[in-house]
Amino acid sequence: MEITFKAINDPTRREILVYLIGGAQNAGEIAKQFSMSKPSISHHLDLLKQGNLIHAEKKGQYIIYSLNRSGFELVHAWFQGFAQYFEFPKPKIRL
Amino acid sequence: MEITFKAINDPTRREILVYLIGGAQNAGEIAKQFSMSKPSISHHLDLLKQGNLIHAEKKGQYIIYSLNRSGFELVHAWFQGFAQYFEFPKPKIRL
DNA sequence: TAAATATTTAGACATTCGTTTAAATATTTA
DNA sequence: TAAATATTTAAACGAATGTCTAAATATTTA
Repeated sequence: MEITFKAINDPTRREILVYLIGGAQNAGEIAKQFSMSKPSISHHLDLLKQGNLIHAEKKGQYIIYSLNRSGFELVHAWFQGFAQYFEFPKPKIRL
Repeated sequence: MEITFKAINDPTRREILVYLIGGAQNAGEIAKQFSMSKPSISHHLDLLKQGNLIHAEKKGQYIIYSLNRSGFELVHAWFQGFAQYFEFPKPKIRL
C-alpha cells in the first residue's frame, strides 16, 4: 500500500501510467515519450512495478510493460472508504 | 493535482483522513491520535489543506478540520481514466 | 490585564527522492 | 564469436520531505 501510493506520487510515473492506457509498450518506447534519461525511466518503471501498478514481461531482448489491475484496485478500495462520507444527503420527501 | 497526490503520499496524512471520516475535529484532538509532536501534525494538516482534502474553520481558539470533497473528486476523476481500462464495477455511491 | 490554552511558524537536521553518467547484463544479428 | 541493441544496476549529488524543539500568535479565562 505504502509503495503503491508512493509510486503514484511522481508526475512522470503518473504520465507513464496514462501512456500505458494506450496499450503495452517496451521500456525504450516508453522512454522516448519523455525528455529524461533511460536509467531514470527504468527506475520509475521499477517503482511502478513494486506498487503493482504495472507488469513486466520479458520478450526477447525487450521488456514489455503493461498496466496491472491489482495496484489500481488497492487505491480504488482505499478511496471507497470515503465514498460513504461524501454521499449526498437523501431528500426527506420522495420526489 | 500535484499537491493533492503529494498530500496522500504520507501514511500519517492518510490516517488523518481516515480519522476524519468519523467527523470533524480540532487540531488538538487529531494530534492526540498520533505519537508525534503537535507541530508535525499541524504541518500535515497544512499539506492536506493545500491538497483540498480537508477544510479548516476557526471556532474560537480552536481550528476545526473536516474532510473536503474537492480533493477527493480530483483524485477520483484521475482514476476514472483507468477504471474504463479495467472496467471496474461502478461504485454504488457517487463520490 | 495576566495567565492559560490552542495552534502555527521558524529553523535545524537526517533521510528519502529523482536525476545523471558510467558500467554491467542479456539478447540478437552479422 | 564479435558487434550492436535493449535495459538495468551502481554511484554520486542536489533538492525535497518529515520530524523535532523553541518561539510566536491568537483566544479565552481568572
